[in-house]
Amino acid sequence: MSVKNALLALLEQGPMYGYQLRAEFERRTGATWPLNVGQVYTTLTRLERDGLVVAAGADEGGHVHYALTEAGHEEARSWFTTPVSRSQPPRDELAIKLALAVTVSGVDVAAVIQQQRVATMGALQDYTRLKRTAPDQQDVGDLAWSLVLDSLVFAAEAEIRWLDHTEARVRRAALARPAGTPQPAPASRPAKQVRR
Amino acid sequence: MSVKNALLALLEQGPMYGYQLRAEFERRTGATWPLNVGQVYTTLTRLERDGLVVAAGADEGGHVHYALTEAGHEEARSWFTTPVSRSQPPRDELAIKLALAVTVSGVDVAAVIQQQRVATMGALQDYTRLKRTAPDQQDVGDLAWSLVLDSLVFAAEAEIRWLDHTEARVRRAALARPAGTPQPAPASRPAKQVRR
DNA sequence: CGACACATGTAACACGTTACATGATTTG
DNA sequence: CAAATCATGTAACGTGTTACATGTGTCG
Repeated sequence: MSVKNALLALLEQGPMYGYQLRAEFERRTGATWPLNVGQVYTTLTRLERDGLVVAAGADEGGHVHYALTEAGHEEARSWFTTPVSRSQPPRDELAIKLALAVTVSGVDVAAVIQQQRVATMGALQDYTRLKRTAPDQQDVGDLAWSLVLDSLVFAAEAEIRWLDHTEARVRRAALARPAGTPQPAPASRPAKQVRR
Repeated sequence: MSVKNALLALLEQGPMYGYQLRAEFERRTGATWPLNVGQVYTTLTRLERDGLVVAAGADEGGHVHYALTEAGHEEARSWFTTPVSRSQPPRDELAIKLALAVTVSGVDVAAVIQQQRVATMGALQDYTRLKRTAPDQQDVGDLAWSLVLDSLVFAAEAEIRWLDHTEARVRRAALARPAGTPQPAPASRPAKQVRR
């Protein structure tokens, strides 16, 4: 979905061809989310099938340019004017992992947290190093890339805060319910239906 | 991928059947990430194909229980002991949207930011309301669900901070490069290859 | 010339979602 | 009894990844 919308957004600037679309996407978002060229072509095919873009035959250089249709413009515009829904967020692997770690016996939750903290802080350092590298916004592409970097930094910081917070909560819960306290049964079944 | 690993993790608790796996997953993560039952069955089939689980025929109640194989245990263990890689984070739709919004002319960046802020703050309110609802951890399932909620809260707060930060940066950039300043060309092409 | 970047595709596969079919069991 | 829930599946589709095939242009 992200890729589809991103291509439409880029085409708002004017017709472009596949390879160029990837280059422009990566110029604006950096190496953060590499975009496979193959996917650009398949996505363009699907967008054409859905009537959101049209292929204008070969240009000067033999490149197959794609342009937005009226429906495509509409779609791009509506993507920008509709907020990303936070009521059905994408599955967060780390949150799932820790939620299961605290409920499955025999998992060293503290170790899981600690190791993730190390990994995330490492990533954070990489980000700040990258920030120093690309000095300042000569063009809009650099501004975009820099904003993406910031978003990664904010997310990583929040993740670390959550890890700290979780560690404290788990420690507290462990005190209140020490090891050996009867758990709800290793393979609890839905309460309603009693069988036989 | 998340689902696959989650099922393996749950099966560490002991053999379970499909419907039960979904129930246990949702008990621990809440309504945040609803898990389609169908996917549980298809995923179990794939896990069996890959030798990570085995189906133990019908039990007392006629339910098809699945159990971890040795390889399955190994896989689950390694999931918990390997940090989530932050070097290739999942694509963040909001970050992509804003990165493109600032580079595509004719998009009201301030409006995009403002509308997202409203949506995210709304979600944040829902989360805090939910927190009040489920009082405190009688069992481990509630603890897990509560941790997941916290993670959503931390992420939403970080998102809002990032939006504020981005708004400020964009405003600053707009001052430095007022409207009308020549942009790098509507459809810039990769620099290297000059044609004809 | 040979390596590499540019450029366009295709095939196979993994994962996820939606929707449907089917039947047993429980509960008002 | 009727409706809801429990329970197991399957089919079709959308999206994304990897890998390969194929050819052109550029540069050392």
